[in-house]
Amino acid sequence: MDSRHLLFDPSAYHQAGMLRSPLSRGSTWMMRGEEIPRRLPFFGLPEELYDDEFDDGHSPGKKRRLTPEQVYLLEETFEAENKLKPERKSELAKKLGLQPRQVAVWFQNRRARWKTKQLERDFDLLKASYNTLRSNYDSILKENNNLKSEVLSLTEKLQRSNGLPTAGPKMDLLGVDVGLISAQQLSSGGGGSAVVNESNLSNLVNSGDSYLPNHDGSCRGGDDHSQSYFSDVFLAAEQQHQEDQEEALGWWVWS
DNA sequence: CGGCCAATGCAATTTACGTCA
DNA sequence: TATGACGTAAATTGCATTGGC
Repeated sequence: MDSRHLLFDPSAYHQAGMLRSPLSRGSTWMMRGEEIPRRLPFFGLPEELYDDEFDDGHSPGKKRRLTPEQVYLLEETFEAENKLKPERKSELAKKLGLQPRQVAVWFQNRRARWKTKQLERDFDLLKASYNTLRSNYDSILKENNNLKSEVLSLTEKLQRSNGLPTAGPKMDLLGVDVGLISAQQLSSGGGGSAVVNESNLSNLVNSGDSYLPNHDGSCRGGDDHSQSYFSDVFLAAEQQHQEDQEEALGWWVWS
């Protein structure tokens, strides 16, 4: 175990005659030769361990929720700075009548809560963006199909009027084999006809507090771990998109 | 430059409180 | 009123990272 994690300084335990049992692998403390559970209730400490500077107005013995006033000030501070410098932490703790460690824990948990909420918001935005893209894509697909039918119909008409057989490779009006139109030409959105609007997603990703990866692969909202949070989602969406395109192109080429 | 140590952060988990049926 | 289930805040644990020595 790591003593820094404890709300109470181990030296205080030591001074109070409490030593960590070397045999218990951290599961108990020794107090004046008597073994006691290590997991003490937060305030359930012997009176001599009670920090004189710490007085939240409650008697020791219970883990108390922070008062609305304490939470308000903590929230206000979190709004301004979501990580505290040691001096600021001490200052705030004093102001609130809390242990600096309690303030640190509160900020830790608050960051975790913020991250969870942020991930939920990001997910919703991503989902909405995906739905829009999907809808646009479906429209384009439909339009492509209509245009293709039109081209074939006109080509056949032209061939008939020229007395040419309609069987064989399917050529468009310019004599280009329709089946040879490359997947690349279609997927590149060439000809400037692409309707897909990527600005929403770009704005989302580049707008700041988000766990979505930026174009350079970084994330502004979180630490190094967070860049992978949505990579799977992007990957899955990309794969699905490719599959859809292959399916559509296959239909185009083979029909 | 690499090893050690302390400080700090985060994810995962546990504990305990408050609420509600 | 008691109580059990449940959600969540507070706290702990273990590991990773960073910076100073």
